[in-house]
Amino acid sequence: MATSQNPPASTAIKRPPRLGDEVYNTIYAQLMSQKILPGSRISIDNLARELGVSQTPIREALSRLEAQGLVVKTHLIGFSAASQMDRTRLDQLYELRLLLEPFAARKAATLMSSEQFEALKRMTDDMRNDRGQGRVSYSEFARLDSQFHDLIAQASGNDLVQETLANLHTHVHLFRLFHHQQATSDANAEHAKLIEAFEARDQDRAEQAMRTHVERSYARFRSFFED
Amino acid sequence: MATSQNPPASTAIKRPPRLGDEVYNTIYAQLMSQKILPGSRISIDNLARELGVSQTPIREALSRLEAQGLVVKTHLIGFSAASQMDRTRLDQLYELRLLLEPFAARKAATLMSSEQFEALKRMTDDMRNDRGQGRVSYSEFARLDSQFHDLIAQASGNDLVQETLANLHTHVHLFRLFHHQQATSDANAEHAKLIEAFEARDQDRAEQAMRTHVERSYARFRSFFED
DNA sequence: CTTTAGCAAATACTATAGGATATACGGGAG
DNA sequence: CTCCCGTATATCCTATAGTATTTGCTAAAG
Repeated sequence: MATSQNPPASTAIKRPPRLGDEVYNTIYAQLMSQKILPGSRISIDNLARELGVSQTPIREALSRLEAQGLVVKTHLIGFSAASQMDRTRLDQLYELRLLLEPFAARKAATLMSSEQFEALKRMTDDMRNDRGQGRVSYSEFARLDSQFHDLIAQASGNDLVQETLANLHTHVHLFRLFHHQQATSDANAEHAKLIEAFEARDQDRAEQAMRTHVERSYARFRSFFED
Repeated sequence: MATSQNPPASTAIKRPPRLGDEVYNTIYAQLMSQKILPGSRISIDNLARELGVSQTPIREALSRLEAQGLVVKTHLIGFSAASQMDRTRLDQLYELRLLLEPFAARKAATLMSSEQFEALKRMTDDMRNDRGQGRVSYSEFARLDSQFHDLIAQASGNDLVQETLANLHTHVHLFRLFHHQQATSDANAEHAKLIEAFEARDQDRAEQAMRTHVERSYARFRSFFED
């Protein structure tokens, strides 16, 4: 099945791109890099003019972002970027994450392929190396951390759990970005514990390592609410 | 809070209704009652003509349904109702449900208000009474069962968990409908156990009762895949 | 002089209609 | 029987009309 859907690149015709996708990626990137601030209005008209497309693909992209909880819509008012999580929301998010992610790690410990494990290991190495470069590499750290967690969720074999965790992770990312939290060496040490457990294919240790990792992450974030 | 947002009807101004919502409810109802069969195409043009509105509100409604996983979209092809869950998907759904719903029941056992408990009790009574009327009352049973589970999730105090469970429940409903499974007296007995646990505010018993309920539900569904 | 109420213009969303293009289906030639 | 081609249908996107909200200005009252 390798070449069946890959005719020689020379003959490959360009299919009409989905404008909705392009718009989605553009807005998503702007949200994730705080070019659009939490709570600020997002005008359909302005976006249509800026991006040089009509309103329909804009609406489609914003609908998808709304389903992810990244933007909210108010009737006859319009879209705006989701406001920053409050304390209650953060608690709920981590409560859910603590239910899902240690479980995913436990399953991944037995189901993970060696290719997946190698990829995971490379990511942790890259994250450690990048950290030395200081704050400019945070976006790269965030990207790798996101991939790291997503790969574990994927290795759990449960698509629904993977999707749910991916969604939670985008909100964690936004929260971290908003509060200017740096990548910590703590996180890297916790990732290392996870790698060890996966290498040993030890379910209990993997679950426990993930639980510890998530709990510590929670503790690091909670401090932002204590004044 | 009763009258605060209900000024005298005479002065009440009519706000323009959201056509997208009306369309959403219409399509949702048709999906949930199998007027639209799983996998069948859903034409935007046809819907627009049938409902007497233009394409924009149709697309908005379908986008929301797509986010729920009830319809799928293929570029340049269009929308179609999601195909029926296969065995793998059912396994994944129940794996997730078993992570969330017993936990929700445990939390609800301590957090539930007496009003919520009374409402819950009324639902179980109604479900038992309705059952005697035979198959015509299935839709009513489904509605009450959905409310029953949603109320417990709500009482857990975690909105994210509640939303996730609500979404899972719609798919369970579709699966049950497709396989013509009747409301079982087993389910009513399992609900009764839950009620007992909530009345005693016993976390362990509530969690265990819910786990048993979900596991038995899983077993009832799994039988459809054994030929 | 400051503040508030009311009106008017601009802004932006909702919904409609129409044009360009890709897919699907059916008939005919090889 | 297979393959190619033309027609029909539906989607994707654009452009535009219709309305609700918002903003800013003016005027009047405290």
